[in-house]
Amino acid sequence: MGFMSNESKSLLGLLEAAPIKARFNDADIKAIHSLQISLKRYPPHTVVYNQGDAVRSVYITNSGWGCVYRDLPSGDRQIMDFPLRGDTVGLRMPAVFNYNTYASITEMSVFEISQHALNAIVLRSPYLSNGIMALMARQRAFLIEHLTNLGRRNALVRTAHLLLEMGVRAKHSGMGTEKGYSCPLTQYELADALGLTAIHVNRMLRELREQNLVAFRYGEVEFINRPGLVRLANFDENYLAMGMFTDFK
Amino acid sequence: MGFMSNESKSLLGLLEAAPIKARFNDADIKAIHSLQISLKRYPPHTVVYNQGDAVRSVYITNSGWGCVYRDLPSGDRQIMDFPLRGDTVGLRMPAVFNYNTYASITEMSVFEISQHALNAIVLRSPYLSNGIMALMARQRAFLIEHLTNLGRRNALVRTAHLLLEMGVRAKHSGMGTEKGYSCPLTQYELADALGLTAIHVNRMLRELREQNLVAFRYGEVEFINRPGLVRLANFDENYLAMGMFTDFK
DNA sequence: CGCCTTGTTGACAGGCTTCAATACTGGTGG
DNA sequence: CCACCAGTATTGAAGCCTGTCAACAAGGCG
Repeated sequence: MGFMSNESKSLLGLLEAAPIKARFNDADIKAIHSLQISLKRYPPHTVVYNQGDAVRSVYITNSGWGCVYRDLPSGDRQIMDFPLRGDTVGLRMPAVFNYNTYASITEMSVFEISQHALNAIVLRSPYLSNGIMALMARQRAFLIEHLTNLGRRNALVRTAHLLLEMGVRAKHSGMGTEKGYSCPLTQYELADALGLTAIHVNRMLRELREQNLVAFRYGEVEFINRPGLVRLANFDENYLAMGMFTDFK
Repeated sequence: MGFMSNESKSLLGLLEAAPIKARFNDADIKAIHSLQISLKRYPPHTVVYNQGDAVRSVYITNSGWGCVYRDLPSGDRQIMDFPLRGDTVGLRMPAVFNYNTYASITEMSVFEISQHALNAIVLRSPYLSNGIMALMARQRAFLIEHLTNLGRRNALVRTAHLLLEMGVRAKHSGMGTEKGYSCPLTQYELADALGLTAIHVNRMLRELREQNLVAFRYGEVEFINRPGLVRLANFDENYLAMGMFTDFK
């Protein structure tokens, strides 16, 4: 309850609040207000942009859960990430089609920044453009961690690691605590992110529950023995740190 | 032979040559010349920056093969990518330690662009800064493809896909043809990139050879039946396309 | 209430790893 | 020039981890 209400009405509000917590001067604020930015809302399980579209915008998630994935001809898909509040999606790549899809999982609202507006940011506010680059670098850190997860950790550890990661990110976004968080993901969605089958994810969740480490049931992740889980997954949450806007000065 | 000689003496030269092929006006060229950039050379198997270092530079590979990887406490490692000529490495993330290592595999030369110089680029040449962002977006496309590879393709297809990808990238960089390319990677390095053991990589290479698809021996990748290999791996090389500098205008 | 999605469990098969042993290759020094 | 050595490549056998197939339960929404 109330988690979805964690939402800002303007991009400025989003950037100034958790998890980004930027501090702007008047010039920055003026620059932001001059930008052509729209707040868009999506119902659950709706596509924002599709594999093959020529995307010319960057999105900053405002509220809700989404996912970025790649569909394969075989019918399988690989989920790259579950962006939450403050996460950027959709780096542009001119004259090249996008090779991933961005869709909502829950109700979701995002700020869409057009290519044109992004160029304007670069010109008008180096501080702002640095900040956006930092946000993008953070998304890259997620990708690297997910790659490591798939390549070099077994199913149990991999599952534990993702539950921990999303827990920290949810907490950063004001949607959870050390004890746990609401997680709308199905076991199929977890499987598509973890490179496993939903059946095996189910087994791993049971195992984690039976070892009294973490329980994921009824849309709630409950950390029972978080230190033990961190140890099992060799989880180091520093990679999730937000490269603060203010650190650029 | 001669492959390593595919090398530029200045960043301008690198950006104007294959695979980037940027076209600059006088102002851009002036901007580049004003930047504090150094060309660095590394012997084989030398670390450029290490996991845990506070990296404040961006690197653009000039010649040779390198690799970006993450070491795990278990002793395993996951290789994220093998950057070649024209590939960028090391997105900055202020006040956050780096969670990957960048090392050479062969002799390697790279242009190091300091944080300070990068900020200067953003201010002085929107065209240049757009171009660098495009290069970074391209690296992200590689990560996404590698994630898909690990998550949703079996060992044989995965191996085939990587051989094809590096082939196209080598060709873009002027180091190979449709027929094949020189590849200095050991089976251990391939394994660390593919999330497999070197032993299994060996078996998969044999399988690909016995199916008369591709032969990787003695440091040379030889495409025997490239269309067949492309079909097996469901390889679509468009994700490797260079978002041309010139497409930004 | 009934349907459809999601979750759960068991048995079995198969892919990949592990362990172990041997051959090859390129560089080094006698 | 050849012997040696360390790193790399190759192969076999056995076992575990994860996928596949199948069936049923539970939960949510009309």
